[in-house]
Amino acid sequence: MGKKTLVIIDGHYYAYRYFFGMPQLSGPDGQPTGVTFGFAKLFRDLFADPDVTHFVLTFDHKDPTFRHIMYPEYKAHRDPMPDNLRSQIPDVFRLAEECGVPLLSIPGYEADDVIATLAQSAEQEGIYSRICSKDKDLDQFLNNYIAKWDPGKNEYVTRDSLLDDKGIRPDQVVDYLCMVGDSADNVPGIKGIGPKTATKLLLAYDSLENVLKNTDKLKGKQKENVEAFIPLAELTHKLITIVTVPDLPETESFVCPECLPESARPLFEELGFNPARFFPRNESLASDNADYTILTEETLPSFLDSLRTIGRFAIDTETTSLNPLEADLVGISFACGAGAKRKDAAYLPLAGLPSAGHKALEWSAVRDTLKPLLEDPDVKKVAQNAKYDLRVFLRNGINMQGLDGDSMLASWVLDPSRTSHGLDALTEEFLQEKKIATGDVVNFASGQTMADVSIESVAQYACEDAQCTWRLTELLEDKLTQQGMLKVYQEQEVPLASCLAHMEQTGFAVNAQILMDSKEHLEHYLDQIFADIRAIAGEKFNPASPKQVAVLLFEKLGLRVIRKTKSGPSTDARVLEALKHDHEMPGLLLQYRSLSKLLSSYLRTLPDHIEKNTGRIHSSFNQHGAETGRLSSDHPNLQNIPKKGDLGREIRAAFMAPADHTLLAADYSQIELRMLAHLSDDETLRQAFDNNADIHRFVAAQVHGCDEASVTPEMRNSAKAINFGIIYGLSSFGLSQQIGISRPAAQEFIDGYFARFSGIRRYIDSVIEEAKECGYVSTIAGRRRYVPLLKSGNGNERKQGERIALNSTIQGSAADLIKKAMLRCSDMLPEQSKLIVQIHDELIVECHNSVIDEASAALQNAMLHALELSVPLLADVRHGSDWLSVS
DNA sequence: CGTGTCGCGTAC
DNA sequence: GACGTACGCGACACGG
Repeated sequence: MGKKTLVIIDGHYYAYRYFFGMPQLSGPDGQPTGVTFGFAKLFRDLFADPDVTHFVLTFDHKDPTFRHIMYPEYKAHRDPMPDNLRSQIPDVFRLAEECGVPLLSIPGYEADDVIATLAQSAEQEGIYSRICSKDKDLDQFLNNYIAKWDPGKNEYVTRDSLLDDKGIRPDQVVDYLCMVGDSADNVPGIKGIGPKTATKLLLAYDSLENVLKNTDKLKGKQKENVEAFIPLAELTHKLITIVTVPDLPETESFVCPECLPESARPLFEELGFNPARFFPRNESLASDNADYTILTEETLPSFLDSLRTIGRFAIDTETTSLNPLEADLVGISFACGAGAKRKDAAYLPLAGLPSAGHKALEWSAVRDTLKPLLEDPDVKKVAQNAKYDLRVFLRNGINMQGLDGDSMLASWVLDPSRTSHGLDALTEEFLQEKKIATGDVVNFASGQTMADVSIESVAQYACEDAQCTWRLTELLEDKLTQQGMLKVYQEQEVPLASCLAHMEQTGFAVNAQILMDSKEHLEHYLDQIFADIRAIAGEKFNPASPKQVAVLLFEKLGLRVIRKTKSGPSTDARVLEALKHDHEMPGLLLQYRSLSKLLSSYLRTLPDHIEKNTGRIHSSFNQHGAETGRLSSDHPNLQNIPKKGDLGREIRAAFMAPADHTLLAADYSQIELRMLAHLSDDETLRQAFDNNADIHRFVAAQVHGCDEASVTPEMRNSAKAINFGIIYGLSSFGLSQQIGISRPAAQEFIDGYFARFSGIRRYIDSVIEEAKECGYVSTIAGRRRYVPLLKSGNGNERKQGERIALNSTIQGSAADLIKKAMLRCSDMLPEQSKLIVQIHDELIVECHNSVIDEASAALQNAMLHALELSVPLLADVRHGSDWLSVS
């Protein structure tokens, strides 16, 4: 017989944990369900855990216990349970009932007492207990049979770990807590004694009793405090000591079910929980009738032939790292098959622990066999987040061609607002199955990688990934077809993944020395400003704390409050700018802020991102990062490197072309306004671009009814603000803030604008109307963004929905345009020139000096004719040895 | 002591 | 509340 393990849940603790830890879910009737959902997942996971044989849930009983009677202050300071939590407790009880989880809530006792009694009687029967609670009182029972356990993190507190972490034995826990007190229960403890001192005293005297007997050996304040505690000792001890609860059911009555009973399904539906996540139709692939094979040297060639014949398959790489620059191949899995039925998966082991006669194949030999197939553009491949696998293959000498699908991108195109486009989430949502958790295969916490695991287990996991990828891709591509988005997916987004893989793999050469020198310089500068600030504000003032800045400016220095945030007066740059002439401090703070921004966000962090081997920064460009369809960039974000200030600009000097190479930079002029002119077909705006006008000056002249020559810089500036405002879905309030005029004046300005550009007014209205009708807006390439806010009952939220609707069509269409340009670059750029960065309306290319002219022309051509719009596009190409010089 | 939120600031 | 889209820093509050 295997060993038996009883899991005991402290329901009260988990209720609070889920209440604070879960998103505020609500069920079909609008009732809160987050806590109930948390318990449902906990039950499901514990049922599925083969180690858990027995299972019981405990709750504090609502009646007072002897502790409350003995000590009225007991837990008296606690806030009452929040209503949104209280209302869920009956649901949790029903859930336990329906799922067959025994629930114990005993009048006159706390859950702790019940838990301890259960664990101790289990021990009598030779059954192990795992207590799911954070209560420190329970530490007194830890022994070989009894441990505390966090099932989410799979972390234990055991007798040994208690001794290691706190330096006390379980039999000292009560004494320890008596001394330290328990703020959670409002039990005071000894004044002036915290965890450190308590441990020390217990180490010296072994028990509290001994400490109290030997107060003459203590001195000073501590002696007084300990002696003052003596009369309270007995009561405190009783409060903390856990008592045995009589007449509890036998442990054997807590047998853990193996899965959620079908009879519970109606309750899950009532609560609005997706039954698919709880009642999987198929057990995981862990079943005996595994439907994959592990390839060998002998079987590999014919298997690859069959892939070639089939012509399209899913591929997934298992590696030693999530960072593709460090990722060594552990294995490759393949899957394909008709429809969404799983079959025909195979795993090619390249590393890992040999098992059951399987051994890893030698990469160098495999590569030559694999390369022709992977590099054949006529053999189609699909993957989940293909960009990653493409990079892994690039690192291993294979430039994969024929990428034809990506389940992550399919999901993103279908609905960019999904919280996750990860394989696990998609599998649960669309295939109603639960995948093997990566954590069940590899213990990352202990530094393991896929290479440290048996070939068999990785094979099973990897094949499941490939199969899920294949089935999801088929299924999601069907949906794309039905919704008319297959084309943008196949012709724009999927090919872009390859383009981005190459960009990331290439990276951007960075001169670390420039960054370090600049950092040194600015750190000294910052020190001086810091000293000046401290001289005025005092010793402990931290200028990096907006809260402290507010106190200083508005309370101590008595300056005017200009604007408020949710939590207090605003201290942002615009406020400080307004206060600059009233006091010296705002100016100093502005300098401090701008310097510390440069240091903390760029100068101190960028060097850490330089890859040792390449001397280059390999940022990620994320295709699913933005709901409008823009790319996002991270690790590090290269799309927000400073450009405006002189000091910030200098950072760009560190980004350079290597020897014999040059940077080309080209940005679209007024891309979003041009896109707006095209989409709206506004006659006036289109003509402005046709005539290559200075668009801000032109708009100023139109709105003021004057000629362009008489437009003042102020007029041009306001026009610029309104041009941006239009794209962002402007309000009179926003515009008035932006250009510092009254709200009515701003409104008048806006009215004047729309009088002149009536086509734009009509266009905006039509976008919003259409969005309200079909629930989403579409970009020029046919991508969608759903705008549920348009249906909100709240007027402000609806307004926000309208702004999102408008902005997303314009911003998203501009994103489509530059994506097309990037794809053209892949085709048109000459040898020895590569795209390395995209910043929304700008592309940067690194090229060999011998092809500057050719590459510049190709880049410009790629951009100007990415899409044929009804207005001309404009993009100028600059070249130079570093990013600063082309900015 | 880690985690999530906020204020802030950089880019387009 | 406050005109769109991102990423990421330091401070802080909060609940282990």
